[in-house]
Amino acid sequence: MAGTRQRLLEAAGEVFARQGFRGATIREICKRAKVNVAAVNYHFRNKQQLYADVLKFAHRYAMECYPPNGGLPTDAPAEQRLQAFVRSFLHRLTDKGRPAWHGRLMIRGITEPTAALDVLVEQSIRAQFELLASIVGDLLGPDATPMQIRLCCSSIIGQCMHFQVAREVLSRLNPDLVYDASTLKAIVEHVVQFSLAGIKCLNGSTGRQAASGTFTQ
Amino acid sequence: MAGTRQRLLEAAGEVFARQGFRGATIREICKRAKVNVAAVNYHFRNKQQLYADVLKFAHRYAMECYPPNGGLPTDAPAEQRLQAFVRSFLHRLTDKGRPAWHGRLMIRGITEPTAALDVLVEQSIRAQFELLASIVGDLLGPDATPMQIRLCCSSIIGQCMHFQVAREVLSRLNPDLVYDASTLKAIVEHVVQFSLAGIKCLNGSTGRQAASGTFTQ
Amino acid sequence: MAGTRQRLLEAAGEVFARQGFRGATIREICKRAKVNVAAVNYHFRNKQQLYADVLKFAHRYAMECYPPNGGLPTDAPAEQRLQAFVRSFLHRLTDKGRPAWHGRLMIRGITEPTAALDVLVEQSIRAQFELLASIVGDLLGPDATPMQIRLCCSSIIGQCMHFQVAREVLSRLNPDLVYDASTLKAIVEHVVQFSLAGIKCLNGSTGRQAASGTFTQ
Amino acid sequence: MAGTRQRLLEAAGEVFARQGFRGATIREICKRAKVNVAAVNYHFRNKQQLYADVLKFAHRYAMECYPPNGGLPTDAPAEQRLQAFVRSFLHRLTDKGRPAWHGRLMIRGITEPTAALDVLVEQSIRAQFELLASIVGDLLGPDATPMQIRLCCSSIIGQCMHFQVAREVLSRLNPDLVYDASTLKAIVEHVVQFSLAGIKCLNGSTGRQAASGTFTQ
DNA sequence: TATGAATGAGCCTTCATTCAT
DNA sequence: AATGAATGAAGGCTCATTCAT
Repeated sequence: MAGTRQRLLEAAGEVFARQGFRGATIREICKRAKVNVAAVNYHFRNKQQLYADVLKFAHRYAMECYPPNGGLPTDAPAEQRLQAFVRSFLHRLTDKGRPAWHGRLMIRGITEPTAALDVLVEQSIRAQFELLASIVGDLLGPDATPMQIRLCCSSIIGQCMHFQVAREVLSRLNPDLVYDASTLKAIVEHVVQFSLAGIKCLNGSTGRQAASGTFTQ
Repeated sequence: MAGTRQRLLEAAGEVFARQGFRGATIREICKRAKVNVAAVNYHFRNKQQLYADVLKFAHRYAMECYPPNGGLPTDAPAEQRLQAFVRSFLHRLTDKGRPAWHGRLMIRGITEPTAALDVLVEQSIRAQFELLASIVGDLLGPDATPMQIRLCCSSIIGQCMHFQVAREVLSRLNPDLVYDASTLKAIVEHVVQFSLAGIKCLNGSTGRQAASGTFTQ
Repeated sequence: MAGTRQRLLEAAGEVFARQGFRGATIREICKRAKVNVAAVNYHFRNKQQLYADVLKFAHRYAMECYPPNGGLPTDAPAEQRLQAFVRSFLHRLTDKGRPAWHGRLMIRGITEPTAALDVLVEQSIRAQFELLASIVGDLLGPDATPMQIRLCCSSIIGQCMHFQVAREVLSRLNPDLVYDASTLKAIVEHVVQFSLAGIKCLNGSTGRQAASGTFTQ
Repeated sequence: MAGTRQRLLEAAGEVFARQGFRGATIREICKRAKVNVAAVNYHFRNKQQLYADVLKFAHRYAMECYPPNGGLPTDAPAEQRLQAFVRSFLHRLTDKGRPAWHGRLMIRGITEPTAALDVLVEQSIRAQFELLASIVGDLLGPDATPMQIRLCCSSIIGQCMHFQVAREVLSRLNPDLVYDASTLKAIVEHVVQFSLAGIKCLNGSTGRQAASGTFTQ
């Protein structure tokens, strides 16, 4: 049987993902992990630290399963790197594998910010963001402004996260929605194509120029 | 002084937005509203109902301030209607006006689904979604598949919501970020232009054909 | 429509009988009486006083419906007066007429003593007890000790009250039990006959003598 | 010092007996038991379960102190078995020993039925009732109807319980009343003699015949 | 006479945490 | 390394009562 600490991490991940930080109770986590209530205090000091460790653990695990670069070499064409990034990101968020709760947990971690978020941003999110920024930068060309790049990154990440963030709403609007392999593939294709078009339309126009388009009145 | 019920709604909105449903305490809400704890029971029956009413109240108020059609006639060009939609949506989410907490509250309502979400979806979100779907449908032309339309809607809404969903992350990545008027204007322009390009690149290609593009291997 | 005060008394009687003093809530009583919560305070000062008044009201009403002497003249034979007493007592406790709750209410008043009990004892119970004591005295003859009389009275009243006190237990032991007219008649007959025999066996023996019978060891 | 659980049971018994289920507060119980309020939740889950356990505990204890058969062999004369039964029953109800509150608690349990009553009936009361029924059956002889037996049992139990049920009334009617050893002995003698006479007068007459005696008009 | 609104006290329960073993 | 027992703080909710009209 896996070690106490490990079992706690996995049980906690599941419960935190479902109930959120405040909604989760140490007792339920410990019952699931089949350990004593006092074990959390022993191994993690307190609930907050357990949460932070679970977040880190889950993220690290998910990054191993679906590396952000998708296994592509750094010098692969930007379009392919973008697709790899989107595919990894979406799979990480929706995968039903071992850390099935990873997606929901990340959304929790981001929308209900705690002290743990600071660590997560510095240790992992920033690096991912910069990876995406470099892909977008390559696609936009050397004239792109930092603002343009940031906005495009937001657009891409926002599209991806939406499928997990608004999962409950989407499934109410369209009860047939399930994130099986083929649906996910279609989503990836859509996001990539949609985003590539969005990015490319900025080419040739520069910076603020580009942002003040036809429809600004 | 405003009525007790009204003061409770506003205080509750603020606290729920900041702390979430579970994290908010009736005691704090009542202290802010300068009323007795029992007033919640009297006016709203219980915490859940208060939450539901706050959600409905905030949403209704925000919809009045920023109507989804932006005041445009139904037969205005689809591009303009899209811009109006995005502008309204983003302003609703980020506005610092009277219900300054509206944006965060909506994100809470969506990511931490309660029974109140069902009501909200049926009473308001579905209608908005269909408005956007009709705009996108007009832009895509008569050959667009329902799936294509849904995906484009998700892309647009996901981009917008991201600025509120990931606010804490974005402000850590870019500490200068504030949602003032000019920034917001730039964001609106970006999302509209990005999305229009994304939508238009689907024209001519039909359905699954379109989704299985170059980068699927 | 009956006056507010009257409606309150009847509603309160029903609720107090079912829930007891503490279990009953002013709100439920007022809802049943279709009056405002504040009406209780206006008409009865507070909950305790309402309870006392209900007890008095119900008792008075039941005594009118089933007078303790059963309409018999004071000089009727003691056996007949006993039967009349028992019949009235049992009907008062089990009747399903207008104050259907009278029986349960009385049991409540007696087993959960409040300040109201003192009044009830002095205003009504004592008189009834003395009526029974005079009947028993007549049956026992002039040599009977006060102790003997008191014990016989207890035996008779205890038998009667048991059918209401232990109603829930009796109906669990014998699910067919209902207090319809014929059952009630049989019960009355039984109690009267049983008690007459019990009383008469004390005749001839006197006082403590009688109480120290064969089976004391 | 006795275990926390035990101290809670005893404190709870006392408070429940005096105040009833609703009237009792966990705070008072815990103060008496000198434990933290949360201890009830830890050891008994909640107030209801504590009540049920107290009922069971008190009953079990009282049954050990005063076994229903009074230590008599099954083939002892029915008269002696009746006396043993009555003596045990009355002592159980009025004893001032360790669970001095047992009597009042039982009355509470019976007159304010909760879910705990069902368990109590099945686990204990039914068996006692049947023991008494067999004694009465022996006294009545083979021609006795079930109805006759049930009525006689009710008469006996009703007489006994009355001394506890109506304790407050009796002590108001006769302020000298105390349940000391000699009084109790006299009461036992009275109930036994009274009941034996009541039962025996039914001998020879059968069933409904017997119940429709002289005084039915 | 009657009411809707408001109040303060208190209750049951839950929870994260710590203690003694 | 691990556990069962115990704790104090707080939270949601209910209730009898009062106030202003």
